[in-house]
Amino acid sequence: MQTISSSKGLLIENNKPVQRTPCQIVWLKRDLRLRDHAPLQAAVATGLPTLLCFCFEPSYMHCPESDVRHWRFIRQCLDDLQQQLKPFHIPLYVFYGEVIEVFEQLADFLDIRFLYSYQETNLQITFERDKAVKKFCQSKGIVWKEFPSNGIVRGLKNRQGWVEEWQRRMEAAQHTADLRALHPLMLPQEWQPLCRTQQLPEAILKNDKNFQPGGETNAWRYAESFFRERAANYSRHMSKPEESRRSCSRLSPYLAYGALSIRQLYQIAKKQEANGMMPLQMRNFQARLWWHCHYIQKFEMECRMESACINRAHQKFAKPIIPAYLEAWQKGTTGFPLVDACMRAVAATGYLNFRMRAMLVSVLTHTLWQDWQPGAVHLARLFLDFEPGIHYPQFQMQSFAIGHHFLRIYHPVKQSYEHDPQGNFIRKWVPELQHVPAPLIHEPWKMTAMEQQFYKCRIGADYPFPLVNHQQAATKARLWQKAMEQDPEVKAENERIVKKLSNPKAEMKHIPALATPMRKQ
DNA sequence: AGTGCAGTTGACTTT
DNA sequence: TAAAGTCAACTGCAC
Repeated sequence: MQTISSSKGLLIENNKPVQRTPCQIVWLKRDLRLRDHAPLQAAVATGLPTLLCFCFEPSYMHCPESDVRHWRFIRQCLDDLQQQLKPFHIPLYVFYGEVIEVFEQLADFLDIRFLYSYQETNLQITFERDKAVKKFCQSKGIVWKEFPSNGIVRGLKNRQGWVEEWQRRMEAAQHTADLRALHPLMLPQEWQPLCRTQQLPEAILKNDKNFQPGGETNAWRYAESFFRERAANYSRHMSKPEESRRSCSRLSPYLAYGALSIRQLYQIAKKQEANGMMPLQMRNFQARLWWHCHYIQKFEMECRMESACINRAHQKFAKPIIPAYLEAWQKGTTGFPLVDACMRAVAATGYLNFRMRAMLVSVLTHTLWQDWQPGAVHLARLFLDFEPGIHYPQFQMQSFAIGHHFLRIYHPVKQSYEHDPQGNFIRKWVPELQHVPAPLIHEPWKMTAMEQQFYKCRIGADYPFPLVNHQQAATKARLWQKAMEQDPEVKAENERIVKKLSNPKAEMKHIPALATPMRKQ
């Protein structure tokens, strides 16, 4: 019988709205920030009451690539946004439910005029969900405005002009929303049970110190220390499994969930380069930002690579699965110390530098001769910064499923000598080898019986022999590559891929960030 | 002191 | 952000 008036004038009687206020929704997806945010800026510009929301979607949370570490990170990002919004008295509503169901319930109560969000280059499941949202919006007469994300262009048929467009977007002014001017829409207390966030799995609500903490505020802490100090050794350390953990930016999880935009980082790096602050490192970093978008753009244009080889003719070259090999790779018991250390490190912390990720893929697909698909899903779960648009193109390129790059077979022992010479990284993650000194630690199977006893590690008992002979496996993989390259269907597919997904060389020359090639040291 | 030679290093090419 | 092969230049050493 009582009429409730929310703080922004929404009238409720018996839990039903008497007056449906025209309003709009800003739907946060993988853009969990307040700065350089186009949908927020647009919402402020129209001036309508705005509902700011995020949905934890059970279907998406149960996809094979997903892990609790991702959802914990997202929850931390949302906590941070809520803290930041408090002084502005703007609520951020977090729902636990399928987006369509949540929107349908909201539409029962609210006169939703606009829906704002970023375009999302993500898995098939979110693509299908977006199609359903589009249909829903059409049925309700809601105008859904989607803004392009970072350097990604939707609907491209080929790469003509993409490089220029990327450059234009990076140089453009950031989207700033004056939050004091945002007119927030408050849901009455009685509607709070709609959110159902108390039903979220416990593990998502708990923090875990082994992983980088989510949130825009934390993102800027990492960015600040990187640009001020840590970047000094960027190029020198990026290939090292141990040193890279400090000298790389560690911004990838924040980029994956949109706590930062690529443009924000690009503009800082460019400014520092111009000011002579670590100019080479800043140049290198800008190039990385370009590659980041380059791969996501590939995935945007050929998203079937999530579940199939990008080179269609590769289906007939499928490799037989040996479950014991796959399992040893996943558990970090292949017998190659650096490989096992890398897998255990990424399982425990969600992070591994680029080169070591590539080595893991190479060992699975070339040395152990396993199909890339199960491995891709496994690492997707382990990477805190899992970004489908980078993960799948990289995984396929590395495992040669693309077919027009040269074969990148990493020698797991050579990498070990070169990038963990003292074996400190190995000792940290493979405690079975903690008493084994360098250089024996790189090839422990070469230890004599006396050495094994002395260093408290019996090969074959405490730590396994290598599953396979890498050298023989690599030779076989090279022959396989040769045979594949000569296959006419593979050739035809490669031509199609290059034509569609490669950037014209002439265009790339105009990108200053790419002018200085990557330097190892 | 100069020569021959095995081994190493680094730049470059090939796959 | 590969590794192997090739070749020339260099190095250390024995004589």
